[in-house]
Amino acid sequence: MPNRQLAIPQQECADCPIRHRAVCARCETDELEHLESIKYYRKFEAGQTVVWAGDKMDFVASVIEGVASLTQTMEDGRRQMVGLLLPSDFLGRPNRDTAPYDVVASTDVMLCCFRRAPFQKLIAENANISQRLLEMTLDELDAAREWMLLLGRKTAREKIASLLSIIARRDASLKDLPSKGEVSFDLPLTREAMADYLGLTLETVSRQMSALKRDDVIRLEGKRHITIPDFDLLMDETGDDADGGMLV
Amino acid sequence: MPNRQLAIPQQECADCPIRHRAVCARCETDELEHLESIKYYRKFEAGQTVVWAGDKMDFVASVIEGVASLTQTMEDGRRQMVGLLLPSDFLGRPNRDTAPYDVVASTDVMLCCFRRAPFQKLIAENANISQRLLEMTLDELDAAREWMLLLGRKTAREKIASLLSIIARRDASLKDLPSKGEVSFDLPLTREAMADYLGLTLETVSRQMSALKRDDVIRLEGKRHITIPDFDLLMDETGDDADGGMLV
DNA sequence: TGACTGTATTGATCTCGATCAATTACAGCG
DNA sequence: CGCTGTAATTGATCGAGATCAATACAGTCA
Repeated sequence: MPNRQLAIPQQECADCPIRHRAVCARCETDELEHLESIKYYRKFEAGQTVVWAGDKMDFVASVIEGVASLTQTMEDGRRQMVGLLLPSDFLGRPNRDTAPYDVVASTDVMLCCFRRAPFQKLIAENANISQRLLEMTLDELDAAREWMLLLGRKTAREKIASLLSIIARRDASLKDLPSKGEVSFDLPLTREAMADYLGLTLETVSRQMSALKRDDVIRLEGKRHITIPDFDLLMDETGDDADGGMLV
Repeated sequence: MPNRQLAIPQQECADCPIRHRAVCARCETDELEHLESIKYYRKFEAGQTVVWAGDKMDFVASVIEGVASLTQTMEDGRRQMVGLLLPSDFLGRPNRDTAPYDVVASTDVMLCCFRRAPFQKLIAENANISQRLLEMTLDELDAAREWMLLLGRKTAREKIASLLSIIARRDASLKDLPSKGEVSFDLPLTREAMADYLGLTLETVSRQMSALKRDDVIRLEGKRHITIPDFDLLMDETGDDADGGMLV
């Protein structure tokens, strides 16, 4: 299970809305004391675009609450999600001030932003931060490669099951619950966003969700709240091998 | 165009078979002098497996010559390539001694290997190397995301055109030639490997290659040598926008 | 030279997911 | 409460790419 926390795990932070999971001021680590001045928060509502592909981006950020997505679009409108950011994930890239993808809030999102220039200075001066960033980027690369297997070789049903298991796991680990037996959570994505994630159409997503429901692999309350009666049963549908191949 | 060189660009190195494009001894940079003892070379023949998924990997390496691929396999045999390593690309990951994917030589390959332990020490002590590694990993992440768009949303024809353009570009930049007008190169992949790259079957790859040939977008001499009469024409087939969206 | 082997091409057919289209469910709001 | 608009479901049909099968081709070895 990859560690997603950038620098200071498990410390409380007075002005963060949740338990602190990112570089931030107010933490009792002297090397980070001066961050105070470079940090600020931003809120986005579900559906809002955080940055457009090609825009200047004068900050990097850590997701505090909610879910955001990175999406690529072709001229003719075909779209593919290429990144899904959940709480504690990192957004942006040192040494590049132009966003390569659209970043869209899937739910209401709270970002903890850091101005670019001082953040880069911080990296340059602080070996352990850049090493942590390397670790996190390598984890993201692993996730991207798992995702490539999904896009290239899995069936629609396997794709859906994989996505649900990924979200269920992340959600469980956020709540410090095990992802075993009965698991339930709120889907932070529309059917369309799921389709963009999986390289499918929203109709196919809907059909396969219905099929999984019919086969009692999942249960739906409303459109968004999902209960998985038996997590192992869902895993059987993903096409992944039983032991932890999943790196996400 | 991403910089793929790890530390010391464009310096000659007495015992490297080609112009030096990777961390290595013998370079006149004192901080790297001690690498001498941790470095060694390994050759692999086309088709040979460098490491199996799950194997211990006690080295990291830089590709000096040839082409290798990273491939994921599902239990039932479905396979998806998730990385393509060309000369100057980096193989392996600090802080993980188990290979997550099969690494297979597509052509004869020469690796410049570094023993894991001293290499990690080097990173820990040497801020600019870990920063360079971060840069390279971020570039790979970009490439992976471009690849995800290909896998999720492109047609078979677009996939083939994209792959050819990627290889043509890399090959041209290796030979310090522009990728404009007429371009020609040797395909370092079998039809099957191309299929694994693109999430297609080898029959579809073959059919689309024939179609591109029929439409005079490419010309074939033998099965492997390819000439692109007009690079722009090929780019029109990729589905990418005209300006440099491509990051690979 | 011809048999053998692995790689590539081409053909015939089938299938999964896309596409086009109609309905339904539901939240917000006058 | 009944409108209105958005998200989701379901149905009917189509087609790109998969699958199964036969053939071509190039290299290698006896």
